[in-house]
Amino acid sequence: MRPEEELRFLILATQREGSRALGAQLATIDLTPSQAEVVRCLADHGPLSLKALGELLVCESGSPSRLVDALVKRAIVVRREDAADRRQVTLELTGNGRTLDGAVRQIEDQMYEVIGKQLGVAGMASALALLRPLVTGSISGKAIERRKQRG
Amino acid sequence: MRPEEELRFLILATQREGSRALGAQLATIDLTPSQAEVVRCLADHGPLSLKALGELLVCESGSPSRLVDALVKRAIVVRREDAADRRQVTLELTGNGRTLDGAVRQIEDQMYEVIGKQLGVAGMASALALLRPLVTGSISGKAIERRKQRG
DNA sequence: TTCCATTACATGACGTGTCATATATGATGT
DNA sequence: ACATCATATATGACACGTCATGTAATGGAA
Repeated sequence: MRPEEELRFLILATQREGSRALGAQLATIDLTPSQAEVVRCLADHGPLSLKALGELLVCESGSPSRLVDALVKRAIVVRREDAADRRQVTLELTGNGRTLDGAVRQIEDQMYEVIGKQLGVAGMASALALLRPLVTGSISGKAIERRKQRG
Repeated sequence: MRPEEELRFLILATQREGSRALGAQLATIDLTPSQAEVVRCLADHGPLSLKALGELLVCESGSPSRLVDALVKRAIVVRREDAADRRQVTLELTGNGRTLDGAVRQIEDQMYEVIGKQLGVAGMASALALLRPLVTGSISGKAIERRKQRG
């Protein structure tokens, strides 16, 4: 197996294993990893249009209509029409949503502890430096850059 | 944003971007990345039971019944009952499937060239060394190890 | 032999992801 | 004002992934 192939599958494997682990933790508050990402984005980046939210999400390349739908139905997010531009929609967390955000942060911080210890400070820095160039310029890469601004 | 969080999203982003890029190439031969992984596994690891195939796949943690279904319907894979143990099923590529495998290899090799050049030999080695420990012991990690044996 | 646990596979249910398309609204040029 | 184009969102369609459950076949103990 050539190294590039192993790397490809290692990336797939880490993503899947991480997602399953996070999903198991988030199940305790009845959220999926994608839903949790929406909650975190809305908590950190205030009221957002659907398009603006989409540009912050790594989990979805298009517009997260249906992802948000589920959260609106469960009163975690409110969706209201923008008065100035009626094409747009303004999304914001409810009180319920803000409470959930706290729980999400706690769960994620626990995972980050584990990852940080596994890689160590130097390993973490190397990993970031190696992966960053692979996604710069792409939709997901830009989402990460935007997310770094605040949050 | 703490480094662990950035790493988490970088892994998600590289996986998604890579999958989209590969998917676009594979669409020319009407295969998805997951289907291509099945084809490659069957080509390299001979006739396999569904369970054995599942243990080689990174793309799926359970048993790939439905994934294989689609390939059987399209005459890319043959599925026949095992005579000795009738619970088991034996999967093998058809002639059609072996032809497709060649096309998949060509497409993947092109992607590997690009990745290899982006990271360089040293970068590739570092990346492998950093990611491997994150998945050792997990289902996906074991699948990669098994896959390295042959193929 | 008969019961029972185990194994291999299939399937239902649900939530993504992705692409293509539809619809409504706003912006622009004439 | 009007035709036209662009933008924001919604939705249909399809293939995953994942978990839970169902079913048939096997293996082993009493």
